[in-house]
Amino acid sequence: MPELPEVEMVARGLRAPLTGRRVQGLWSDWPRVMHSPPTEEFAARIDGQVFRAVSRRGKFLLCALDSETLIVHLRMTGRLYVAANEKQVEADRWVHFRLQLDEGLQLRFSDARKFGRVWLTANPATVTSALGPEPLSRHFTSRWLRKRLQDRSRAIKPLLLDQGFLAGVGNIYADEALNHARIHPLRPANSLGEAEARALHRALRAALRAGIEHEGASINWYRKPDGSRGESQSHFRVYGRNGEPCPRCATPVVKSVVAQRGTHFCPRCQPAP
DNA sequence: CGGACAACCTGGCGGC
DNA sequence: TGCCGCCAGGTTGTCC
Repeated sequence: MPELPEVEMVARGLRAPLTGRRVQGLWSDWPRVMHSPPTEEFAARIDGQVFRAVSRRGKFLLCALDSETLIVHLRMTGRLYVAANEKQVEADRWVHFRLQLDEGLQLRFSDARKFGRVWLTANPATVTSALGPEPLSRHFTSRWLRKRLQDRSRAIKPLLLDQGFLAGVGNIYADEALNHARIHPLRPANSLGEAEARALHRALRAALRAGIEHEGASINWYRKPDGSRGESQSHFRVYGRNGEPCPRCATPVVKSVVAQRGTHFCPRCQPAP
């Protein structure tokens, strides 16, 4: 669950249960999950600190402690959540990093593929400084995008996936935004006209905002007491809809490979360059 | 600069 | 049921 909207929902969900909790110990059975510092130092430095705030930058989760920040990147399969001691321990065999908290709680990092990483640093900027702007902030303007596209010959989709260009966009939302803006994923960035750049700017923000809203919706469903899943169909326009009709023109959505990533688009609305 | 590809890891799924 | 190959929402390093 790891693009900007999903990470944002994790940050929001952790804020209440985590804020004010004190760390009382660290456990891990996969030392590589700690990018830095190494296990022993990590454990010594984090012990006794209290969580003060939870935020997000790109796809990074930032958990501010008294004097340092715990940073988490979920990568492909990471999940970060607070749970009561012991409970669900057997149910989640993919927890490779855990912080013991006060009040009988634990912060667990579960990650089947072991791609995710955690950092502990007094200066979070050392981890996040290379990131581009936040797509939902006011710094990300249509004008900024247009200007930055001008000096890039790269295909637009891999450019959108470049976290140094723009923070937080991943494979799903890149496809969604490009379809909405009617731009083929292989179009050179500097070939986009002014109107297209404006459409892309709007589409990116709309897709990410919609993603956040639907995450909220799915969380509400998840809490339904009867356990029913509601209609769990995706809200995506093209992602995962290979062969299904484009929402705008009904032409079947095509799935191809662009920049080594599965890529969905409408061959009619998004004509090849 | 940019594209291609291998690595890092494991689980789920479709096909036979 | 069992095995096999392929796919996966991410990132980084190397090579051309």
